[in-house]
Amino acid sequence: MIKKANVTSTQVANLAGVSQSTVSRSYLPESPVTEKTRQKVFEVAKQLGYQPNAMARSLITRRSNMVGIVISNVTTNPFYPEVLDLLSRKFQENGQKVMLFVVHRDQSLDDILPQLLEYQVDGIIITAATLSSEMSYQCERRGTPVTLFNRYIPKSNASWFCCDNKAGGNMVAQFILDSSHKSPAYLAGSEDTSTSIDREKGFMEIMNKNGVETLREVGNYNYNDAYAATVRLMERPDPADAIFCSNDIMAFGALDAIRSGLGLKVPEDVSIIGFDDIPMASWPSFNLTTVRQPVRSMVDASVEDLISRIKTPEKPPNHKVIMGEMIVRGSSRNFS
Amino acid sequence: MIKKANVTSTQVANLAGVSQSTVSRSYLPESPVTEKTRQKVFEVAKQLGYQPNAMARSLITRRSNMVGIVISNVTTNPFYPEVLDLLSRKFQENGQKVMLFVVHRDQSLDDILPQLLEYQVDGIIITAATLSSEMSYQCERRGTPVTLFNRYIPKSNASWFCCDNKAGGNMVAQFILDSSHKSPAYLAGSEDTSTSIDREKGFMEIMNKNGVETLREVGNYNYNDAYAATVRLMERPDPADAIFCSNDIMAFGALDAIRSGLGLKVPEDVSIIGFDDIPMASWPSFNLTTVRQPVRSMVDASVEDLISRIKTPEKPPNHKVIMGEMIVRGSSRNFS
DNA sequence: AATTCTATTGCATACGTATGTTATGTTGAT
DNA sequence: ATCAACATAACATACGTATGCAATAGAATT
Repeated sequence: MIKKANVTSTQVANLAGVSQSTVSRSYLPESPVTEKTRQKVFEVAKQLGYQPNAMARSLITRRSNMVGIVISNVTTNPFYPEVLDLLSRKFQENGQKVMLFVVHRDQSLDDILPQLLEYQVDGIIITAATLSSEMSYQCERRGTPVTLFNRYIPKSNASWFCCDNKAGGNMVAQFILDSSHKSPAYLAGSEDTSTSIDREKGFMEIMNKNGVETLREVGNYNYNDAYAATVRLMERPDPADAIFCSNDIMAFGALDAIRSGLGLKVPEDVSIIGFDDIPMASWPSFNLTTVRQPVRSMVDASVEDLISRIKTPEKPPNHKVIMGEMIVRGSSRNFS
Repeated sequence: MIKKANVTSTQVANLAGVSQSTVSRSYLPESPVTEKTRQKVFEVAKQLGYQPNAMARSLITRRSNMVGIVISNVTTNPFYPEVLDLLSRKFQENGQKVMLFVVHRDQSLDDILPQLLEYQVDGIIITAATLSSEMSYQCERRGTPVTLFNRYIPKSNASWFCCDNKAGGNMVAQFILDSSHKSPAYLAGSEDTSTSIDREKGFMEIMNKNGVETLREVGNYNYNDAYAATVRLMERPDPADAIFCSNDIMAFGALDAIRSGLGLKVPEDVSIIGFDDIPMASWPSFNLTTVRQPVRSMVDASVEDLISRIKTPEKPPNHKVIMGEMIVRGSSRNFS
């Protein structure tokens, strides 16, 4: 298998007895080319195995038809594969290719975004970490729109689309109080994420308003830390009787800690409530009460925003906060 | 935010008082440029916010430094996010960008590969579906190496790296017989995948050799179908006492069907054995006996193969079958 | 100081396409 | 038959970079 020279539009032109520009125009939908010539061109193209070179095209049109997706936690939280799946599907439907970066703990966005810009992506969706003001500036300077997914940055010209995390926290708190729990706890995700901070804020707001003291532990958005944190919460002299976990994966860790680890019962001894409503949450093993994130709406809004700002670069960024929905299942006591 | 014209190497050259080619060479590691000029160039570049244009570069070097990854089932089987994570990390470490395609049931590889070729990817990794001979030919004609992950095609010039699925089936069958089960069953994945076929082949081989009759159902590699199939297997007059599920997700469906659905016990009433060893398999809720796929080795081999064939296009394709490992946990009876 | 040699730099061109402008051919009306 | 008027096609150039080759400067040698 030897690296062959590409078949070019010029070669097709020569063999078809037309000019290179005619070949080029044959591939452009609205160009003035006789149907007869176009057919002839396509025929020769097929015979030669010709395919337009997207790089050369992008160079001159200044449109790559590629978008960058930056994501993380793909293996630790099934929520993200779902987001990635929906995002990429929607972009594909719109004829945009996806350049993917999976960012790990030891990597900085500041090393990744330049690579995306180097490849002239038309726009960027960020689902991981947050945008430094330096990078935000770089993107703005290049006229590359950026959309944040479930993240936000107060003053930048990036769009963002979030689940209403604070309202979600409110709902869960109210639900827990309504079903007469006495000793609630919040199990935080990663301390530096706005999602966990906002969910906590909403949760605590209601608890404080009702004068209910609330325990707190950190689970870093992963199963193992949540498992350990739950053990700590339950081995106190005043153990929790309801734990609001900042995502579903941590809720699974909590469930396992309580049932397999401590031999207690859910929801009899303690209610467990999650956040996300990933598919597994409805599995009988977990049967988890949780807050469903409006993933579809969030994805649709993000993609549509990005695409419209690609088409019309002078459009200002958009921001939207979308309500989640409480899904009540068997992991919580639901009576008063 | 208005689409600004790009800063080009020529502009940098003018301001730095050097030629465009000198700017270009400044960014190439092994080029003959005085350290002094290089610094001057970088200084001006930084001031102007210049960054080389990867499209223009690719056009002339005939290397895009992009690879295509084709994947599917990203939301239905956590095995794939893990594969994607490892693949993309490894490519990033090697300076390759990733163009991602998530293929859905209604899509054909024959529509996706041309898009990858159009963007001049240096190589392609396929984790989903299988390669048509037409597409295989197209890639060969262009000199674009293709590597299949856990798939194989008898006569094509693609490389492939698989888990030894047949041997895995053997191991599980032997394990089941050794722990004195009488009525084993095989729960197939999707009928048209080589992985499921090979695991079944290996399983049945041992069972037949020992004259043990074996039940069979289909779970299509997903939780719900596996749940339903398990109910069927257990409601027979001669129910199964061991079920080998062709992946872990189906094993979870089987577990839930047996415990929550039928009120039976695992492993007392029936042993459940999976395949993959995804992280969740070790969670206390499941505690699943399974066959661990050597994902790391498979990913390392695939990426290294692809990269070496990109560097040296005349290299012939490679094939390797890597042994899995039986992980015994609590979902199976382990005594005789 | 003159000369040779080498390390840098500049010049010119190529990569494969899109597109504004000009030339060609075709049609219809007079 | 002549000339507009128009629809197609050809020509030429540009996109932003890399690279072979020629030119230059600087060092080293005599």
